[in-house]
Amino acid sequence: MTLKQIATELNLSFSTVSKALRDSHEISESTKKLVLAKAKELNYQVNPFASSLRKQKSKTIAVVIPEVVNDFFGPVINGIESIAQEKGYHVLIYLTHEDMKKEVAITKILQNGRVDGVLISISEQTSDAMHLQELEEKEIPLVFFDRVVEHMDSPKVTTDDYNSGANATEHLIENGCKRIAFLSISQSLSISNKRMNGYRSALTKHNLPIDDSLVINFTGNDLTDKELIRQLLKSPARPDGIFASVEKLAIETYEICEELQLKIPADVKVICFSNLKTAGLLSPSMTTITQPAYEIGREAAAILFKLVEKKGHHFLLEKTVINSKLVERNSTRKTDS
Amino acid sequence: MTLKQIATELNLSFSTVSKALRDSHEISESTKKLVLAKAKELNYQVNPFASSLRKQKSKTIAVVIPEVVNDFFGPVINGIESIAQEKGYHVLIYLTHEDMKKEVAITKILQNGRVDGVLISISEQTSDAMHLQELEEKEIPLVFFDRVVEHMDSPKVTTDDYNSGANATEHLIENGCKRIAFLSISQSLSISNKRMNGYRSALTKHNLPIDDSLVINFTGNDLTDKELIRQLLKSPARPDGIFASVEKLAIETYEICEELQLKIPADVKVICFSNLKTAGLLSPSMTTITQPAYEIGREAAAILFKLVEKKGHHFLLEKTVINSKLVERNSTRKTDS
DNA sequence: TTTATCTACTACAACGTTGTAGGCAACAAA
DNA sequence: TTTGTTGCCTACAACGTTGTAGTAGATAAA
Repeated sequence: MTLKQIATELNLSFSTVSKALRDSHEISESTKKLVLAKAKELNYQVNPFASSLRKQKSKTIAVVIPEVVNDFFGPVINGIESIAQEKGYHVLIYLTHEDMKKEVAITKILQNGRVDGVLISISEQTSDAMHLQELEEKEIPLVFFDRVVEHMDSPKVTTDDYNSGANATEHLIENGCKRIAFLSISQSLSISNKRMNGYRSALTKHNLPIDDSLVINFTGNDLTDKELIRQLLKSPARPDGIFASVEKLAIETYEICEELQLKIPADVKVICFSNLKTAGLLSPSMTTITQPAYEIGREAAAILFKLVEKKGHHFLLEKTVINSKLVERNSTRKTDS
Repeated sequence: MTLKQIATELNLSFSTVSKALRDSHEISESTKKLVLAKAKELNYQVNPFASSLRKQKSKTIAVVIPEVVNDFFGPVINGIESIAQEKGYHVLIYLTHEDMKKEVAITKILQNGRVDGVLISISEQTSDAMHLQELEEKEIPLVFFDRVVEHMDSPKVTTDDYNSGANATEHLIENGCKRIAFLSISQSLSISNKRMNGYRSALTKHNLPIDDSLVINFTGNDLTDKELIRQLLKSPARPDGIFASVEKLAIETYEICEELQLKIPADVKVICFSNLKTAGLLSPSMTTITQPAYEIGREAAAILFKLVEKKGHHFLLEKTVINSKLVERNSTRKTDS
């Protein structure tokens, strides 16, 4: 239609116009100029569907994440979008709400060529990866970030979960903690497990016993989760240090501490993985392991575009690790006791 | 291709298959069952581009926002996505980074039929709305949320900015403030202006003078902005109350107060529009006007889908207002002085 | 019997691009 | 003069759907 419009107005074939618009060497400079001028005049825009249908490319990627409501996924999207905008790609966003069924449904939808590639951070619940393997089989490039599926070949961009977990734990130990609890979001999530392994290794390194009752596995249900924290902090063998694998659990810990009149850091010290911008303004300010969220987003997107643009070059099963920073604040301050 | 595959395997014409898949009454139940079974067997998915090209519908909407990195736009996306998922729509996301040039470029891209509708919250910088009017001219439904363009006819979903502004100001006055500063993000943004008008009306209602030196217009540049706050709080005629039109400015105020050793709420009281989940855990906990972000997202999306699905029914220029809540916390607590 | 009305299908032309194959000059090399 | 070789353009068939128009065959009404 529109291509044809330009063509008829200029008395050219629409092949010529199409080529002129894409700056083909088959077209003389003079006609190119003519066409370009006309195109601008008529405010011509290529029809993305016709183009995608013909070229079998969508110039679109999907980002599949559990939620947007925290300070991690926001900057990640930011990073992804910044690269996508540079490359002229479009970004579709899908939320799983930590629900594996939704994740499966979403990946099913993505199998039909709507997108050229997928960036994903899996849900807490995701236990098997059939749906993701199906994507791979359909040759749709897949890049994991943060919450990865360990046994899949696709590239992964994460932070140094194990080391960060160990560092966080050591930080608590150095500041006087003897009984450190680990709050895990999910037993199936590799980030949670890696962080926990770091935690365990730090304990053994410092000759502290590994007490499984101090590893709490959460359900995802806010009420139950809060109750779990409450019980932990009310128990006679209350921990003196809490390492939350995830921001939400630390916030809830703060709230329960207030409720139970426990003082942070005197009664319990708290550290967690978090990108909270206001961590320094909390009462008390919270020691965090801050992930380079924006960079993770950019890096993951960059790798995805590499895959998308050079097919055949599949097997670069990269594992990119971007280090997190431990930001020491008052919630883990050494106290005399 | 794929439609044809099913057709040849079943010895049917591909029209028949197409119709069977879309449950047309022209097709007998028996063949429908046959086709559906085959489709499931072959894991058939309609090609979205072919379909969109043919139907001139994309089943996709765009969300254009300044940033994702705060606790307002996150939940908004959540709300939008929830409705989109229910309706089987896809959500493209574009960030303007508060840059009008980017906003213009993005809306240009959206003119080519890639999306059936657009949800937008304009950037701080956006001074004129030519680019948005162009969208309307191309008959692409547009719904504003939060940061709207007042003089355009498109539906708008906002909170009660004027009243909330007045309430916030009165709250400060009632708690003892006499010199209240208003921190405005942008002079061109209607939300900022409406909130300011609320602020002014509350001042006059309580017989307080309107002092233009207490209305600070920010630039968007973090360093300059902080300096503006610093100067305000260092000035001999320091305000005793601060009403920030936006979360970021309140956080910066907190930081500067710490730097200048000013006590909140004793020296200055602070209130702001914010959806910060940790507002209650800040030191001191921050009084906020909390916007129903999720609901704004859902409502805006719902209106957009109404427009998208019944063309011709354009002129319903709705203005939907969803009330915010003033959550009283310690940053505005009455102090004796 | 003819004509009308169903039911269940098929044929086919769009939708707007893009890439390949082809054509026809003009000029150069043989 | 023939044969290549460019340079610049056109024709046309895809890409995978979908809706309209059309066609049989069967049943019902005249």
